Amino acid sequence: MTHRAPFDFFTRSASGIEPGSRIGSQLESLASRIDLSKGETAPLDSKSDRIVFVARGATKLVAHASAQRQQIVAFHFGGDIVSVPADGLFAYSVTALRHSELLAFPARQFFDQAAGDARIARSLLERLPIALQRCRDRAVALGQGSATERLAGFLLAMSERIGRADADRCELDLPMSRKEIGESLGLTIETVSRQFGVLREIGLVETQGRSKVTIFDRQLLSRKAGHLQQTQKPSENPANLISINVGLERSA
Amino acid sequence: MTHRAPFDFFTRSASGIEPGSRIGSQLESLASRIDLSKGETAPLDSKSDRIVFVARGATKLVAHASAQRQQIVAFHFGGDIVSVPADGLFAYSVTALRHSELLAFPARQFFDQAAGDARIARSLLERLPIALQRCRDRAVALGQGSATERLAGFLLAMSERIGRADADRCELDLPMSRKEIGESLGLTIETVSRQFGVLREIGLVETQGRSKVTIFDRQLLSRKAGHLQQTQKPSENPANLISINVGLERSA
DNA sequence: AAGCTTCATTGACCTAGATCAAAGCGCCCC
DNA sequence: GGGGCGCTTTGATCTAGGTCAATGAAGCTT
Repeated sequence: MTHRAPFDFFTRSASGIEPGSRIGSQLESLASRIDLSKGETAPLDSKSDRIVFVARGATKLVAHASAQRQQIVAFHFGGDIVSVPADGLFAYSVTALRHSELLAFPARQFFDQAAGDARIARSLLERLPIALQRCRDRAVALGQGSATERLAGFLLAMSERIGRADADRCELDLPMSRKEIGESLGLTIETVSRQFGVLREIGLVETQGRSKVTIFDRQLLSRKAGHLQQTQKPSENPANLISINVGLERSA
Repeated sequence: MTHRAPFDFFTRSASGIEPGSRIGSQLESLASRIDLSKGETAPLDSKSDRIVFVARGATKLVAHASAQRQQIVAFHFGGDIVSVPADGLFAYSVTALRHSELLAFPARQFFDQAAGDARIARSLLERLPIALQRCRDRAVALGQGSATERLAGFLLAMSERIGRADADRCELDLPMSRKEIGESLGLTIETVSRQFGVLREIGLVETQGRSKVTIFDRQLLSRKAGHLQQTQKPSENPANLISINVGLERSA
């Protein structure tokens, strides 16, 4: 694919673009195109919720608590849908990590329209819970993961989204700086760097230049990230244990 | 209200139950009722995503990384909708903090149905982004908030959901233990306790017994939580947004 | 209402990661 | 392809919060 028509991405699926299926004209009239070059922030009205489609590029969703304190809440790439809330406890903004094309909608109207179109509604109902789960997984990592676990988890997540798997190794070209990695993991830039060092010394990853990362063992990295290891016997699964033993566990 | 018909809560608003407005029979046939007493975990199939309605009671959504490591991802109360993912990076489970009634659906089928019903779709499209934002706000707190900030933020959030505002003070009856508060904030039980002590000494809150908390100055608490200070209070009760006024309610 | 179990508080210490400071290096530009 | 700037790495302390340990309330149960 060389060039993409403005609204096609909405119906993009993992397997490719659905030809001929575009956003309805009702929705199209709500959209505003935004073209951002690296480092630019989308000029969104912070007084109302927005739904933003990242047509191409890479962006970060940043929560600002104050001028000094900000946290990257999520990274988004071409094809992603971002729900950008109006100012609440924190102020949110979308900034491009590299040149990006966005399509922004006022959330209210967008949902009003979407609710009436089963196809679009279904697509959103598919995507929103995924975003929610990603956010939860991040919250778990931030809540109780060590620095190493956080970085390992970050690299895994990135490898799944923008990695090029090549036999047993996976190559990554990170569009974000160490500072941005730190801001997304709740770590300082120094700690991020040190943890890269740790993973490098174990022989788990290799870095070349500022943005290139090669992952050698996803499985081990997943263990280092403190993630559930799925290969185990199903009876080991904590959730299974719980549901079976309901009513018994408190006596233990 | 003494007794509630099984499916009414879907259209429940803060002001009461909407009579005659029930889930469609298609959806109704997908539902499974779950009645949990305090401490019990919902027996959900961890192999597929679920959508769970908390009809009444209070629950915690727990992410399990391993038997020893778990984090509470969210608390839910009567009227809430919970998206419970299948096992991924972590295993998720829903446990009752007190006696609770739930209605669980297989997510896929539920969304298939919901997408075709504009009213339900609209309701979900209203709620999911709210859940997402709550999760993000939590992620920010976990990522870069101090212990005091986290507890302050927690108390604020709880006061908005289950607090009884009474003049300038707000009374809370927390259904969760210090341990659970800690697990949700990524802190130890001791630190939670110490931070309660800090807030108490400042004169910001008062505690009586294990669960009763009185908040004296929400504004100051919000500042202590590291939240953006706004001139006006933006949030209405999300439960109000559900039923009749879909598409209109937020103009207030 | 006494006693017991569980939960919460308080105190003393100890690590992981922040902070402060100084090189080192990649990358871009001319 | 050399120079310079800004990112990154590395090193030396400092500290918030975790850990370990003991005491004190709450609220069950009988």
